[in-house]
Amino acid sequence: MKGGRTKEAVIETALQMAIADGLEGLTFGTLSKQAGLSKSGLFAHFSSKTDLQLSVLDHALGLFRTDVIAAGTKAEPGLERLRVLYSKYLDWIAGTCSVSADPFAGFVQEFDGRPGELREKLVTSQTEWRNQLTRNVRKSQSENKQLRQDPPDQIAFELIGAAQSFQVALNLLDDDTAREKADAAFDSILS
Amino acid sequence: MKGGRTKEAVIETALQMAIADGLEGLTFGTLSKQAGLSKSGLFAHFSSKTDLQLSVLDHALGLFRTDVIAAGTKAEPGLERLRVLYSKYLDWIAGTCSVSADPFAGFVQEFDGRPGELREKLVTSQTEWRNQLTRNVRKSQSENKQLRQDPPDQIAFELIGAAQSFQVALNLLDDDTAREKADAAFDSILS
DNA sequence: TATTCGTTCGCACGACCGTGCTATTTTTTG
DNA sequence: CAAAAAATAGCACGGTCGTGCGAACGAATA
Repeated sequence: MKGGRTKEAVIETALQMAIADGLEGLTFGTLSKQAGLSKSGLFAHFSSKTDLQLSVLDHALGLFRTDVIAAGTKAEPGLERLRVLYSKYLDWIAGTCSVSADPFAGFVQEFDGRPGELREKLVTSQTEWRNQLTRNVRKSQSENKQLRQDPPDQIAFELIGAAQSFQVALNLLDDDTAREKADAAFDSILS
Repeated sequence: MKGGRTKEAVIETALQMAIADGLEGLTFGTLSKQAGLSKSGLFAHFSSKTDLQLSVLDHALGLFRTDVIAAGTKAEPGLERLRVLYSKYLDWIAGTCSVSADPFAGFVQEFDGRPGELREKLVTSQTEWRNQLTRNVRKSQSENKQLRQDPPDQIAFELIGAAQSFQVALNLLDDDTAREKADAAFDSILS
């Protein structure tokens, strides 16, 4: 097969596995079976397990950017964009975008105490995401004085928390009102 | 050695390891070295890896009950108890109680898509914890009509979210204002 | 067509995995 | 003190882990 197409497909499969078993749970053995090529064949594309994990994380970050961030960028900065970002974020977590479930919460739990390139990538991307939300909170506040005027990063902190609570309510607790709660939390946090 | 004292010590060590590497990351080999006894010696106490994981989870749940829930029970039901519960919960997450960090967020991420006894224990305990918060929110609301009068489970949903956001801000992002944000979130969510 | 070059495979390696089985040691009990 | 029971250790098993190496393949190039 040619070009990077095989590699792309393998990474996609690996991401699926990492969502279920974590990045550490990834295995060349099971991945090779799942992807339909030999274990050693994988090493032509990934020089080590860490390299594979990094590739999977990068791929997931790319999907997040197109599914969530790019979708938000099409809306006007400020409250409108914030609404889209949050709503798409919930869709992403619920697994109705390019991915069957949000991988990041699990990755963070796995690597938040494990120094290395992977952790740093997580720090960078999470920080960027928080900043993205914070900026649009700030703009919303300045355009609409009815909104809660607490520090924007405080509000972003609470929004991200609501989304995480949504994820647990949905995946662990099978709470079928989770989405309503997450939506209600948005309004409550902002006003 | 006698009684369950060795076992207790092993579980304590295993919990420490599970906080770092997850429940799946637990290993009889490394645990035996860490605990100072042989690999086969461990099998006198734990009949399988699953059994070990269950024991670790039970132990952690016990610590949570004494560190957080029991501390709250000493305060008056209602807003006062809610304050203590939330504050102790943050302490627990920050690792200033009986444990060096909160293990549950990681456990939930590991097992929320993995049916079995472990997952069910997680569901039960998380549900119980949510109910505990919800009850005290309700009582607070009925005693103080100044408080936000949205459904109590909605407010509990947001409180737990704030705590999870606190955990990430603290462990991944090294945000040294995380505690202030989590404290501020409490007031903001309730009023 | 001959050559090169990137893919993929088969195979092997040492290490560690979870788990049994059988001593041997320690503790409790009679 | 003897007998029974519990705790721990030694050893071996089949399997999988991550990783290297050299051979065969494919397609593009000369």
